[in-house]
Amino acid sequence: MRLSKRGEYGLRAMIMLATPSADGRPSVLQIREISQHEQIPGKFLEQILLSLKNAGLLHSKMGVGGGYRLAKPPTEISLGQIVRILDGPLAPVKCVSQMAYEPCGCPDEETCGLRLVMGDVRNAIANLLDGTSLADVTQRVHSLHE
Amino acid sequence: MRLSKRGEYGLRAMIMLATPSADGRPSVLQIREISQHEQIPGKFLEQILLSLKNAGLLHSKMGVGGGYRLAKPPTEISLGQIVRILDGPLAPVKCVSQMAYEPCGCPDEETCGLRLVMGDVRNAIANLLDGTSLADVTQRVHSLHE
DNA sequence: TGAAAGTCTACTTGTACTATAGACTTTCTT
DNA sequence: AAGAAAGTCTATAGTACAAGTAGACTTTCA
Repeated sequence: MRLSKRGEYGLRAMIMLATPSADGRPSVLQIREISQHEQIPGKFLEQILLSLKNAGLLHSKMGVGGGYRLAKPPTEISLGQIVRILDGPLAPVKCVSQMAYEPCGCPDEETCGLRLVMGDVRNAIANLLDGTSLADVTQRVHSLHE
Repeated sequence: MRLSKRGEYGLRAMIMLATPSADGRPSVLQIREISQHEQIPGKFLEQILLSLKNAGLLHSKMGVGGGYRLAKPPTEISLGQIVRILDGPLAPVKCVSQMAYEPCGCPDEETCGLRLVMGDVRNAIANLLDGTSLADVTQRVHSLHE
């Protein structure tokens, strides 16, 4: 039940980008800033941010003074979206996946014990991750800092 | 967030072993019976059952008329135990694992946003899997068959 | 005694994750 | 116009682990 490094790094980067800067304006950060702060190999992070950009979650600007910023308000980006882009389906087994269903070959899927339970697991994970936005995370972190 | 084939096959086999036979006595099954019924490569299943046996979840008998049976009543074996034996920790990241904690290197673990959320995910998975016994599964399947 | 079962260890193979490399494009500043 | 600062894109290397295979060994019973 592991989250890959891609997923982990991507989430860290997105959380960092969602964290309000001192002046309250949306953060614009460069790859290097994120990779240094979060201890992520730069070239690897580059790929990850590119995927998130191509998926529409980030905007970027090239050239001097460029960098990355969130494409939408942090309230509208869920952790579930991020993980799905970087790591694929949340479901533990494909036969309970919403986004990448595949039959598992058991005689009767409707009454397969494993499937019943894994469906519950999938839902628990999905509810949590889809129900938590970047704003929720930064809010929670902020309230711990008081 | 994937369950490995080892984990999947192991769960399937344990559920099959937990399913009450017609006479109501504990099932004794041979590797071949399980592997045929569940479409699992025999030699692979062999290893899996051996792990579960060495972990104390199964008893076996060698020789003619031998086979595997659960070492405890199905009410006392949780899916969480099985998955941990075959796939390791349930936690998505090591820094929230109860059984295999490892620091992730973030500046302050107590206020790390990723850690907060992944802790929730871990708990959701663990509550579900540790709270579901083999008996719960077979019971659920049985009630669907009416 | 031999067939039927589990035991144990090693090996192979494939694949996916992680990371690195390098050449390219865009943008700003001077 | 030039050059530095940033992101873009594709390929590839390395590694680890999952999945599966092989085979020789041991125990049990008829």
